[in-house]
Amino acid sequence: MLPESEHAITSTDKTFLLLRKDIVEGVISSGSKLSETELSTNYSVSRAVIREAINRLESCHLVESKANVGARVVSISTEGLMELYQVREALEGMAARLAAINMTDDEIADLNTLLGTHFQTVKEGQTYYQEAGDLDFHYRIILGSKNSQLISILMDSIYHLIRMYRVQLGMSGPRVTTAFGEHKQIVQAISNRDAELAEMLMRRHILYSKNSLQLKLSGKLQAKMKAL
Amino acid sequence: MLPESEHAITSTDKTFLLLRKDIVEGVISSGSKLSETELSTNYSVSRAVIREAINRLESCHLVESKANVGARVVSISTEGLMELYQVREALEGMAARLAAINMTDDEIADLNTLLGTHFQTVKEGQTYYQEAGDLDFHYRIILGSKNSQLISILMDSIYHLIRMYRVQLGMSGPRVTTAFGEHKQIVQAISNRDAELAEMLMRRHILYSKNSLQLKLSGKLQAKMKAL
DNA sequence: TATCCCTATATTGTCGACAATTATGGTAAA
DNA sequence: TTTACCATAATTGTCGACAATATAGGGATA
Repeated sequence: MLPESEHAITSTDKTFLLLRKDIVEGVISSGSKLSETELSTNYSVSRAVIREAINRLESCHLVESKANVGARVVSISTEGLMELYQVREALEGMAARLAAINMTDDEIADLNTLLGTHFQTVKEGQTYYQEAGDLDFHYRIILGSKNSQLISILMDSIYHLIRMYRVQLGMSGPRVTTAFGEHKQIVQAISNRDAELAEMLMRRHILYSKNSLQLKLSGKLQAKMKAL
Repeated sequence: MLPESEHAITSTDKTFLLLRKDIVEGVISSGSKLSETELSTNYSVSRAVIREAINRLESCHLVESKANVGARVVSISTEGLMELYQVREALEGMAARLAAINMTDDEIADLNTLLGTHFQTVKEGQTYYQEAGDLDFHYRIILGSKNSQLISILMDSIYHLIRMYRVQLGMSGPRVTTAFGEHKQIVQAISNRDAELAEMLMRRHILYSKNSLQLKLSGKLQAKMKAL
């Protein structure tokens, strides 16, 4: 027998991943209708496969569908993004708390190493940190919570949603300058096994991101008004 | 046109609700396999309908399915229930915070009224408060948050899961005696528009429930050990 | 007896067709 | 011109059949 047989990947899985990618990256724009027949020809699979993929997208909150009418990609709004950040604040705050309790010493050491490499890239003025680095940091803490419910809600649903919002609203990654210091504080708290502080700092970190985002968005709005 | 055409209810919807009911109430026991052909004969619908219903159940975290193998009702464990309560603490804490900000004065008045009727039933020594009353209280605050993401995670997924756990583990409703006082404090905080306190009290309330539950479960475990 | 392999069976994945419902467009009446 | 209605077209919901995969059981070999 194979060492650890991973579960097989079906045609539906591939279609789901493709569709999600296209939605998150804006190839299929927000608010647009998802025609089953059209998609089945475009992606070269039967309607049954498309239907199942759409169902999964719906459970990720990426699309909304009405009976006998069809599915649409969720339409975005500033309020929607703010709602997401509130949920994220609550869940990732709890994740940081649990991570401070449940991460192994080795995992914490790795987290510190990661922070070190980020420090290097920041010092060298590279922009890499902006996207992937921030994600990596948050992922590790979420996984470090060891709470499977928490992990699945954040990783399967919320993160993809936020990424879609970011792309569609034309926002780049999170704030670059100040974020590193906040990350450092959080890792410090986790290293000290200070669960309460870790939660508090993580919540503040996400709240800052939310406020910064809101500021950018209102700026964009004003720019649009001016253009008229 | 009709005044407010609600979305139509399809055969899949009905089957999904039936299946969920049977799983949550233990008619289909936890850990058991969900055979598509068997269910399609039992519920008198095609396999396609069953498949879609199972997919929805999976997105509620009520069943787990592997490709080419099939779906099983999630198997329960004390750890799983504790994980759920941690997520609930984070999300309902945030819900209480947001409710203190976003509920209308009328909604808060209604909440106080509800608390009053609960006080009556408690004073009269009725057990009604145990189940439905507690749920009603929590639902109103969750809805009061006005955060659609938060609402959908809690109402569509977590609450059904917790109910399943309760039934399968043979637990009755939440603690009866002390809970009323905690509810009263929370409503007070919301009435005062004190968001931070509302969150803190709600989190403590859920933490107490969790601890009480854990105690009961370890007691049950000991009783089982004794029986051997 | 225990282990491995192969075959037969059962279950899930995918497909195309038909039924039910909704959206569309044109016609007639006000 | 606007509105209401009806017939047609298009889309989604449901079904049964076939293909692909996993499971179970028996027989051969060590």
